This record gives sequence, structure tokens and C-alpha cells, in this order.
Amino acid sequence: MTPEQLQAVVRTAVGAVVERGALPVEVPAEVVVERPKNPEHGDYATNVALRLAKPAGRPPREVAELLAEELRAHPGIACVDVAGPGFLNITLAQGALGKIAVDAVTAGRTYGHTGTLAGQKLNLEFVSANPTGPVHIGGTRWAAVGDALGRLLEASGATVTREYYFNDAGAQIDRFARSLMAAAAGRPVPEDGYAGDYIGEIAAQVVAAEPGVLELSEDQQQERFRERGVDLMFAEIKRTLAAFGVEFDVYFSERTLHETGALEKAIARLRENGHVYEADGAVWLRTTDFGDDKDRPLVKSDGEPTYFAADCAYYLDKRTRGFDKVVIMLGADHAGYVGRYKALVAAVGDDPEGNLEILLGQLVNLVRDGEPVRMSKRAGTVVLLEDLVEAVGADAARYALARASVDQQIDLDLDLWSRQTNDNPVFYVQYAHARISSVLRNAGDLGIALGDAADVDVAQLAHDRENDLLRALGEFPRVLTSAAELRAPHRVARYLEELAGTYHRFYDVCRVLPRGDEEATPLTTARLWLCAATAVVLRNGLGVLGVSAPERM
RNA sequence: GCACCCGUAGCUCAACGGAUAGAGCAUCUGACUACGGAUCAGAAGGUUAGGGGUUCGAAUCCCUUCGGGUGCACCA
Repeated sequence: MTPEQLQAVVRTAVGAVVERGALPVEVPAEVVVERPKNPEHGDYATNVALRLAKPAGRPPREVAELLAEELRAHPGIACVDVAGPGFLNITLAQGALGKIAVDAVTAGRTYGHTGTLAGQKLNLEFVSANPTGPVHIGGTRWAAVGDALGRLLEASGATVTREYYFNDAGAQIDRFARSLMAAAAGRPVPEDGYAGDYIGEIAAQVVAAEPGVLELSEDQQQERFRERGVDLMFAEIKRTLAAFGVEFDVYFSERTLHETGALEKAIARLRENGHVYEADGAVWLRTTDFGDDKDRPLVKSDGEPTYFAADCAYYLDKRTRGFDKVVIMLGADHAGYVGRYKALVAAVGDDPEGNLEILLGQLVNLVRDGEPVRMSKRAGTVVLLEDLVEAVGADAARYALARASVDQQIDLDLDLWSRQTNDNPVFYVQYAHARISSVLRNAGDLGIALGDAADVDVAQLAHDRENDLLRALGEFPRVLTSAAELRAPHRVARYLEELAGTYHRFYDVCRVLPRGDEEATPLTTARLWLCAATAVVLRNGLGVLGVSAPERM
């Protein structure tokens, strides 16, 4: 029996008790069945009696007793205890957990996938670093977490479009172009320009591609350097992200919003809704009507539209593309944007809570030898995605960034994460997978096959460590759905570490393959299924995080 | 000054309002005739920054003090 099935059984039991008038409450839509931390508390526990006590006007333990009696009648349940303030501790019948292993192996790479978010069409925007330089460490955290979140949402049945928005229309790009021009001409980069080795590299590539470019007029040169520079920088960014295992469905150019008149249309719509006014020669959106700290300009007094105006147009563009929900992942340094974004969504007539979701992530510090790492070879001051990958490898980098909650500032120790030992959590998890792969290989060499699902006797799995492992495997679908709902990919990583530990403890005391000239038994086969199921879950879980599951290390 | 995030074992971090707050590392003690020891068993380690409140129950929610981070542009 899987936890989901038990959940249904408990709910049915509540229904039965209510039905015969013993409990004057509404049957809850969902009851919580969880795996207790303390093994003495049975296979599963539910707090449903505690929840129902107040509406029923009865003491929790009394409610619990009523439900316990009902549940004991179920054939899959061996015993039910009322414990503590009114928890129901449930122990399943011998062999009832074994189905989980069969389910996992049978479902394979879709094990853990659910339809809890089916029908939702989400736009997930992350990284969105401007093509004026390489992706730095902040964007890297979002690349790892955002991509994992995308996979997580898809595993729960949502349709996800990963989107990268880039600013190729404003003053920053102009500064980038002028920096390239200066470097190409051998002049120092302007005061407000971009430094770093990459500027010289790209400038040289532009000159190589357009030999006469330095002969052009100042304006023409800037245009050529801008266009080619952005292309080259973007190619570099995409290459770096791809090497990190992150790909986007849409790269959205701000410039296109200007060129198609989308900004004017957006402003017109906001004006129709009565939220636009003019003051001091500028055009303003009255975002304070929707909880923002101050009103925001859409068009500056010099007639130029603001970046915020482009944000409005961009949001509307996403909505017309049919996304129910627009999710934007930002660094904590952009926390100030939340208020105006929410206000903008309200101003166009959407629901700022339902249609928009902004996830804020705290910043990352890199540490080596206990000292903060600040310098980068290429960019002068910031640390880059490629620096991190070079230092620890893509798997460790992705895992390290995805394993912490995003609202925690993290100190990432480069020494630790580059170590090939069990200090390093990603190796601990990957090792478990490699170890299982080895067992399965050895089984094959011995001519022992998993065989058909109908033939395996999972009731053979009766050892405590086997049951621990089965319960852990049974949690996986719920780990994925709750991590998706909470937008918390780090939960998957924590779960995998726990699962790896549970497997190692099983392996330590439960011999899988026959030794020497012993014969394979039904228990051998059952344990092999358990191993295969664990490998499936490790693989699927690591897959969500974009980390490889090696068969040999 | 105002707003948001954070403060949990020596260190890095978990814990959708639930039972005795958990892992890994580091420290100490054990298990190698090894299906991969990159493993396992055990010990030690905590006033969840401090103080109030809410309730059957608070690391979690509310108020407050202290400490750290970030942001408060007709910049992008």
C-alpha cells in the first residue's frame, strides 16, 4: 500500500464514522498521512483526529479512538494505536509496503510524476542576465534552481516555458558597445564602461568579423559593435548555460517590444484603466493605488520610455501568449521590484496574487580556505558561472546551489564541493546510485534477472531496513509534489541524501546476491527489485536537479 | 529612517503549525575473509539570537529588542 492509498483509506474511515452519526463534522477534502520520525510510531501517522477534535467538539483522543476502531477493520492494516495528544499510528500488514518497489520499477522514469498541476500553463523566467558580460554567480544560482523548479513543475504535470528576458535596448548596452569600441581601438574603456578580459576578446572578434569597422563613423561603429557584440556575448552565455545543463525555450528581446509598438499599447491600456497621469513632463503609473511605495514613471521627461514601461509590455505579452501564471525569479538585490510588479499586474486588471509569482533568492558567497572568493580572472570583480564550474564541476555546482533554500544566504565552500569524498553530499548520493548499479550488474553476471512484476514476492521484504527503504521510496511522489507546490527544489536534494543513507543502511545488513555457491531465492529477487526501485528514485531525483546519476564513479 | 529576507549543533545547512528540533562535516569509540569501506554502528554536541503573545501544540504565526544581508532613481 502506498501512502496515497492509505490516505484514501483514512479518509474513507472518517467518512464511515461520520456517516453513522458518531462524529458531527464535515469529511475533510484531504487528510494528512505522514511518515513518523520515530519508528516506534508505526509505518504512518495521521493527525486527522487532532484536526477534527475542535469542529466535533470532542476531545482529540476520543475522536482518535473512533477512527482507530474503524481503521483496524481494514485488511491492509495490521494495527492502529492512539498516541500522544491524539495521533493515530498505523502499522501496515506484513508485505503491504512491498507494492511500492514494484510501482517504482514499473513506472521507471515517470515514477514520482503526478498530475497535481495538470492543466496549468506556466511561464518561468529566470537568469535574464543582460548580454553585457558573462553570467555571474547570482545568475548561476537561478540557473540551477530555476531549471530544477522547471523540471519539478513539469513532473507535477504543469506545462512550463522557460524564458530568458534580455535587455538589448538601453543605456547599458550602449556602454557595452562603447567599451568594445574603446578596446578595439586600444583606448582604455570609458569610466562607466565594462571592464574584464572578455571585453577585449569580444572586441577582437568583432574586428575580425568586420575588418573595416574601425573606419566607420562613431555612430556607425557603435551600432556595429553593439549588434555583433550582443550576438557574440549571447552565444557565450548560451554556451556556458548549456554546459551547465540549462536551456531556455524562449530568449525574449526587450528591443522587440520597442519595435512592435508594444510599449505604446501597454501604456494606452494602462491609461484606459485610469491609472496613468502626467506630471513634471513625464508619464506616470499610479502604482501607489495598488500598494507600491511610490508611483513609477513610464515615460521620462525626455520622451524615452523607462525600463518599467517595457516590463508592462512584457507582462502583457506573456499573458497574451496564454500563460495562466507568470513566475519570475529575482535576486534579493531586486527585491524592490516586487511592489511595482504586483501593482502593474493589478493595474492591467489581473490578479497580482494569482497571475504573478515573484520568487526572491538570497545571494551566494563563495568561500575558499575560509576566505571569501571575490576575484575572477575574466570579469575583474565578480565571480562567474564558469569559474564555479571550473572549480567544482557542473554536477557539484548545480547540487550545491539547489540544495539550500533560496531564502537562505549561502556560503559555498569551493574546497568542500570539489572534493571527491563523502564530505561532499552530491558524491554521497551519486555513490549510492553507483553502488546499486554495481549490484545490478553483478546480478546480471550471475544470471539473476528481475523477472516479471507478477512473479516477484515482495512480501519477502520483512526486515526493518527493507521496510525503512520501502517507506522512503513511497515518499518520493509526495516529495516532488510538495517541492513543486512550495517552489522548493532543495527539498528534493535533502530527500535524496536521506534516501541514500537509508539505502546504505539496508545494504549494510541485507545481503542482496547469493554468496559463493548459494542459490538465488525469492528473497534475492525481492531485494533486487528493491535495489532497482531505489536506483529509479535516485535517478529521477537527481534528474530533477539536473545532476547525473553515474553507474560507475 | 522605511521595506523585504535571514539568525537553528564548533562549521555548512534541513525541518508544508505536530510527537524526543535533524543530516553531513569536524571530534571521540568501534566494524574490513570488500554483492563498490566514497560504507556502516555508537558517543558527544541545542535555552532554535533575547523577550512577550496566539493554541491542544510554535524553530515555524503575531508584537518587540538585538544582530547580519538586500533594496529604497524621470538607472538599466
